[in-house]
Amino acid sequence: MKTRDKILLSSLELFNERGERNVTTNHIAAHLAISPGNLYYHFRNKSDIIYEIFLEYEKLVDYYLQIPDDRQLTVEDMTFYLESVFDGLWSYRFFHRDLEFLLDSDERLRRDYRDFTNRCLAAIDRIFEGLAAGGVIQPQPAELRGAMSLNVWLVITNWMAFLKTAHATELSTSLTLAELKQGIYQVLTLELPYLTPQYRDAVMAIRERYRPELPSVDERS
Amino acid sequence: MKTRDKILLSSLELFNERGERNVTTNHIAAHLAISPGNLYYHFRNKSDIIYEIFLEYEKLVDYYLQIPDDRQLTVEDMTFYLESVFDGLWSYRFFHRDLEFLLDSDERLRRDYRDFTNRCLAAIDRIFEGLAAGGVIQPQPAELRGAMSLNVWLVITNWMAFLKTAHATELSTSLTLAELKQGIYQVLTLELPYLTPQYRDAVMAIRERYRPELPSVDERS
DNA sequence: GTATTATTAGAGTATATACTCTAGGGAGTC
DNA sequence: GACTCCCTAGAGTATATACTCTAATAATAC
Repeated sequence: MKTRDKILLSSLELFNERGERNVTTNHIAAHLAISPGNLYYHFRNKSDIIYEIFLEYEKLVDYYLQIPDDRQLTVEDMTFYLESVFDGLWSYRFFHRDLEFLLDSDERLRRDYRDFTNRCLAAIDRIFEGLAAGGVIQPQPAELRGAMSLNVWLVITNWMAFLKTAHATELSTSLTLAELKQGIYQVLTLELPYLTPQYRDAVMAIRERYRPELPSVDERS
Repeated sequence: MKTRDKILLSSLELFNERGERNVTTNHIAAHLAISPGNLYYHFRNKSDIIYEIFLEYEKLVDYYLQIPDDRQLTVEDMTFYLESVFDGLWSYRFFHRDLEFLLDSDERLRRDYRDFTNRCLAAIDRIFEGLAAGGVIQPQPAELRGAMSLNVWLVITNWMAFLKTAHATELSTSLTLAELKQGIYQVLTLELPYLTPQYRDAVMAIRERYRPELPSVDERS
């Protein structure tokens, strides 16, 4: 593998593990057993590395969120979208952690991320439309659908932070993909009241598969 | 005002403005026109400053989220809770930004914040119960109520990040409290399907007051 | 007044971090 | 062999950052 690609891969790995803030360019070089000079031969600075990783992330999610316009959407489509998005979130999980700082220090990234968010929101909206056309959820006015899509986005992008900050036990048990995917339970909770009678049970059953093993609210405090 | 309190106040102000990551102890001292030595006479380290600010935040939100157990809850109560929580979020808005790093570097804070989250979740849950008792929303099984409460929490705590990252225009227009409170629109969107017929219009009217002036999803991309 | 304690200034330090610079190795081409 | 181009090593640097240390001053108690 080319050194350049190894740098991107190692960076992503270290960022995900320790958080971008805790990973320096020297760490990355050391982890690869290459010199800092070598790293800086391939990338002008740390921001460039992060930006390239973002481009990969963006590409992946855009790919996942492709929406067929020649047919309605099914419950299976919905499950696939959810699984895919959470897979993407997992693979690039460092990204949403220090998001605000990253965007503050790189204008390209700020612009691109804003557009990315809006594309995601539009995709979620179209998915709801497709599911309504497919008879899975009841059709809703565009206004409400837009607000619902935004709530879905907010829940998805905040679920990881919630797990890491609230669910964290005394042990520094590291997060697993399975735990992350319990966020699907929360997203499906949003949809529950809008399901059509004929698909309600099916979706409830899927939702049940992702039920978190968190203590209930009563036991929590 | 005591120097100690001035340090806390200035720190909060600078953290909110620039983000904790961009504010050093030297900045804080310079901003107050005191020496670093003076600052470190009052606080052992930066983490201690942040921890004390968190304690204030915690106290404020706990105060806001007190729930009367001798009566049902009204729509006015609900509005008050939402306004208050967003006020608190605004006053300590730096906190949720670098949350994960802050918790990583301070175990006290990690524990306390986890408990704080769980208290908030329990409070939201009880508010839903109270609103159901007051006939504002339809009663729901505890399981669903818990999941809904969690979604409310996720939407509230992520709304600010969304505004800063997605809504941000080219201009570095700084966020306003009014914009932040548009998050109430999103929270009320979550409640919509559960409202009782007799309160539906009232809550919809309140929701309308917070409608964001964002472009709709269609215009966005 | 004097002793004690609380507060402050400000220079200074150890460490980290992002990044630079120069020299050179290796592979291919002529 | 010599030239070129891509890549790499590794020492080094400027700056920032959290924090320390000492001495001095203000406040308070007796």
